[in-house]
Amino acid sequence: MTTQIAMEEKETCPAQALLKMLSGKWKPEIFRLAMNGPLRFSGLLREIRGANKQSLSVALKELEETGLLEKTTIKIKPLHIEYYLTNRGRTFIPVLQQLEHLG
Amino acid sequence: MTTQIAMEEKETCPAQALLKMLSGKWKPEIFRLAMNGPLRFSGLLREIRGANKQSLSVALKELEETGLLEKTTIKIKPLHIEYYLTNRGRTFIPVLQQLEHLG
DNA sequence: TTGAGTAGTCATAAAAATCTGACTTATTTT
DNA sequence: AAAATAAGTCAGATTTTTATGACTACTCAA
Repeated sequence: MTTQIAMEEKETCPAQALLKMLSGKWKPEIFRLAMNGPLRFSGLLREIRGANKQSLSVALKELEETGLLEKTTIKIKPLHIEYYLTNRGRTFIPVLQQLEHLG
Repeated sequence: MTTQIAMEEKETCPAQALLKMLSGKWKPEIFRLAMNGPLRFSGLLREIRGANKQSLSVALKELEETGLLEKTTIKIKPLHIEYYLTNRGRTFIPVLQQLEHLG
């Protein structure tokens, strides 16, 4: 029996991993909306024209995994699930603002 | 005869297009190296471990098209082609620095 | 109990990004 | 003349990302 160890490509560019956290077709838009307040799945689906469930779901999951978003269940009926920026996530706001500035 | 017009998805997130200019497997690394001085193709191929010609070529072309890099022919023998950051490109440096800071 | 809303997952398909290896063109060195 | 270096291009293959439509599970209102 042999054990395969996936050789991770080690990052040489420090900004790369951070950029990746925000890159993708829907992540910047999701992030921007999250800056204005908590998000719900159905709301995103309505507000982001052209996005589909699967891709939003994947994007939200990745934003959670990288610690930029968290979700919580709101226990009013009907139950809602809200995604909101973490403190870590908020540290990225200036980067986005600076980018917009360069636009 | 009909004319097909590709319906461009209009950006709703202002930072998205800017982020895209820097995203991809090799662009952040290329950009970072360009910050330290002009680049040559063969040099990149040597310095960026794991990168292949084709991908670097595509990345360089996109960085040119978005106006972050320019290239010039150095007329010493043997002839060299150098890629360097444009003024526009330099305006992205603070963004990268800020990202590194968040690392 | 039927239908609507919310929040997804799943298998599969299509599109986009990246990789591989062979080839090109021009100059330079041996 | 042959081999080496520089800067790529090209066709085709593989991988990753994104999209589609059907389906699940739970709650609520009529």
